[in-house]
Formats: sequence, structure tokens, C-alpha cells
Amino acid sequence: MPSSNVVPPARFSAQARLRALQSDIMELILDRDLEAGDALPTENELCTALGVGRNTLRESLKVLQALGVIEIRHGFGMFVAPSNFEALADGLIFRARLSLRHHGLEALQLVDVRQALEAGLIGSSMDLMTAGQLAGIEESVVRMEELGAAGESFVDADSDFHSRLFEPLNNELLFNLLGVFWKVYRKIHSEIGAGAEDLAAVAELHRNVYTAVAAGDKARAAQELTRHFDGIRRRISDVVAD
Amino acid sequence: MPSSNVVPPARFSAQARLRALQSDIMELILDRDLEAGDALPTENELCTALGVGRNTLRESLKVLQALGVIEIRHGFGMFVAPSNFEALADGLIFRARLSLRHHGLEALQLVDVRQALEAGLIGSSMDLMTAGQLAGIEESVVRMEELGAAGESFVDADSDFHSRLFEPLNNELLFNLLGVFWKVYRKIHSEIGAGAEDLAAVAELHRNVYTAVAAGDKARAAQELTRHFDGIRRRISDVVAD
DNA sequence: ACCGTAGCGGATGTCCCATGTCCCCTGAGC
DNA sequence: GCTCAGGGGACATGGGACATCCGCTACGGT
Repeated sequence: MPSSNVVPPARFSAQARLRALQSDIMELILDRDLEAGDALPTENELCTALGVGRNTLRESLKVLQALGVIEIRHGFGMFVAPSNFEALADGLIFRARLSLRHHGLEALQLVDVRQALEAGLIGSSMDLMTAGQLAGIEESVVRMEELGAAGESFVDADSDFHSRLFEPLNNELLFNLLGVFWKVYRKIHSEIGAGAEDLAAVAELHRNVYTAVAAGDKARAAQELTRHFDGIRRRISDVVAD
Repeated sequence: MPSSNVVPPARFSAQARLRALQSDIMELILDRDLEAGDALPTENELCTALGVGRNTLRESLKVLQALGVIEIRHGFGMFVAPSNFEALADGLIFRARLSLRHHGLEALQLVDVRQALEAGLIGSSMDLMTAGQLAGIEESVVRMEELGAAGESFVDADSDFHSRLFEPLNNELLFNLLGVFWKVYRKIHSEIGAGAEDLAAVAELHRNVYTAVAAGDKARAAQELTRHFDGIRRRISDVVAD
């Protein structure tokens, strides 16, 4: 064990040291050829292996957990984690809420990015879409229309609709990213109060998207999606204006 | 210390408690109307305010730092941070490298997402672009061509080119995201060894994008960008095939 | 009077130790 | 053969001690 003698390799900024420690841990995972699901060494082993104290190590470990790199199971051990963007969502939610209290900039930028992603990818997704997946999308639309007619909110159906739209791409990273945006949107949506929105109109916007997709008209699908986001953007602007 | 009786609010999973603590801290920031740059209470104050030990608190604090929510300055204090996606980049780099060792799936998905973002937003960016910004883009292309002709790698110029392409949108979130993707790409690019790439061909692809942008032809700009990404995708596939 | 610097106070960084809590695994009992 | 209580290992939490760093201030030289 390379006990770093007396001096921890020169004092860089503490921040740099922490980042270096995280990198070391990740490097160690890569070196040992661990795959998702494999167990990491115990905390104590890592302490001695990396030459740092347990608390210092744990701080890095928690960061890696938040980043979705590792999974920590109390009382059992630590493992290489499957993709997980939960914490990223929390960070973005925080930023969006913070911005809503001031100028609402970040919240609007978030919508821009989500719009670019959805409008930009709908074409490729349509290329790969099966009849079954198309039917699933319509089902979501129907559910939104039914709930809307009953005066009930349909956040879940809305969420389903958007996931199904991009299911054919089979791109987990994209799913995670869109999931994050959705989560953020849902949170700020509940924060800004959604009372004033017209459920039937929202359902109709989604119906329009579905129609374009079913017809195989990529340009119109992208355009309808864009319009859908214009509505969201307007609502955020209204709230910030207060 | 207001020891909350004997038992902390029922024992949920430790994970949930940590997340709750993070939320509490963020809630506290929002409640006190702190803006980016404002100072947070000291660690000890937070310990008593939230009723947890310093170690536990610090673990949450480090996570928030990694998420770019707060900035910690050794010996001075903690502050609400401006947007910062550094750590996210590290997490993604790790995932991409991990995937390259197996099937390369995540790396390819990353390229897909980046492609959707760039191709999807180029149109809007062109709407807002000024003559000066357009000139800046051409300058990047020229630099790439010069360096390429001299046989030198031009990662920086390439990076400049892409940032300038979307500068008109003035969307910090997008910048951060693209910055993350770029950083990941750069890392895996250096990992997979870039020796075999044809510098002149890459420069030409960028020149084509510029020409389309300068001509105001949105469809062709998006198409040229897509082709540019096809090249990247192919190179990753080649590496994984080994 | 001005300016540079050494020292001070406070805050974070690192570490150790003790104890609580949880989980998987094993083996005894049915 | 199956079930469940117990053991052991591993993580969670909290407290304390000491090191390190930063910005500010007050001292002393010019």
C-alpha cells in the first residue's frame, strides 16, 4: 500500500483533490474491468488503496452515487450502477425554481432544449416505429382526451405520450434526459399552478401530433410538437411576469 | 441541538434520508431568497438548523457542489453557484468509457443526442445570427483548414466552431449540455486514438456546414451537420468492433 | 501618510473512533 | 424440503480533534 509518506502529493486546491479522488475511483473501476452490477471493494479497502480517510472517501462516493456511477446499498456493499439521472434532475429542478423566482430564464431554456430534442428526433423515431408502438401512442392520446373531458389532470398520460413517441429509438441516454426534463417540468408546473390551463386544448395539441405521426408526415409532426412547446413557454412567461 | 426526540422521522432507507437532506438544503436556499453568489450559512449553523451531524451534512453538501448547486470555498464559506455541469461531464465520460469497453452503446447514444440537439437547433440559431457571428464561424473553419493542412489536430478550433454555431441562441443550459457532450467526445476521442482520421475531410465537412449556414439554407445546414455526425458514429463503431 | 506583510479569527478539509442500522447468508428447527 | 431467527459484515451517523486555507486587520518599515 502506497501510504503517501508524510505529504499528500502537494496541496492543490481541495476541490481538485476531491475531483482527483473521484477520478481515481472511476479509474479503479475501469482498470478492474467491472461491469454494471459488479461489486466495488469495501470502504475500508478503498481507504487504504487510495490513501485517504474514510470520510473523505465517503464524500467522493456520495458524489459518484449522485452522478449515477455507483449504487450504494446500506449494509451490503457498493456496486457499479446502471444509468441513473435522478440527482441531475434534482439539480436542474433547483435551478429552474431558482430562476422562476427571478427572471425565469433557465426554465425557458430548459423548454428550448427539450423542444429541440423532441422536434429534432421525431423524424428518426418515426422511421423505426412499429404499428404496435403507434397504437400505444394513440392510446395515450385517448386517455388524455378522456381525462380532460372529465376535468381531471392527465400528467401521467402526457408523460406516457412523450416517452412512447421516442421509444422506437431505443436510446437510454435520451430517455434519461427527457425524463429529467419531464420531471423538472412537472415540478415547476405544480409550482406555478396549472389551474388556468385548458385541458381540452392540450389534449388536442397532442392529438395533432399523433395524427401527423400516423400519417408519416415528419415535417408536420415536428411542427406540431413545436407548437405544443410554444404553449408551455407562454405559460412560464405568464408566471414570471407576475 | 434540537434532538428530534429519540428517533429521526422513522427510518426510511438511508438513501431517501440523504436525498431529503439535499432537498432541505435547497429548500432553505429558496426560502431565504438567495441568488447566485450569495453566501450560505456555515456548516455548523446548518448542522443545528437541520438537526444532522457535520459528516452527514457534508456528504449532502458535496453532492450539491457536484451538481453545481453550490460552490464551496475552503476557508471562506459556501455560496449559491452559477450553473456548472462539470461533474455531470465526469459521470458521462465514465459511462461512455465503460460502454466502449463492452458494446459502445452509450457512446453512440451520446452522439445521437448531440446530433439531435445540433441539427434541431441550427435553424433557430440561424434566425438570430448576426453578420459578426457568421464571420466568427468562418474564422473557425479557416483555422481548422490551416491546421489540417499542416497535419496538426484541431480539437480546439472544432470546439469553437460548434459553440459559435449556437452562440446566437444565448441559451446557457444548451451551452452547458453541448459543452458536456463535447468534453465526453474529446475524452473518448483521445481514448480511441484519432490517428486514422482524415483531417482534411473533417475540415471540409465543417466548411460545408458553414456554407449552408451562410447561404441561409436551414435544411441543408441540418443535413450537413447530420453527415458530420455520421462520420463520428462510424469511427466509434470501428473502435468497438475490435 | 502610504504600503506591504505578518498574524488572527473563522470556516472548511481531513481523519479517527464509537455506535447504530441494515442486509445477505447460514444453519437449526419444523 | 422449507421457513425463519441469528450472526457477521458493511454501510450510516455523529462527535471530536487537528490541519489547512482564506480574507481581514493591524502593525511596522519606508
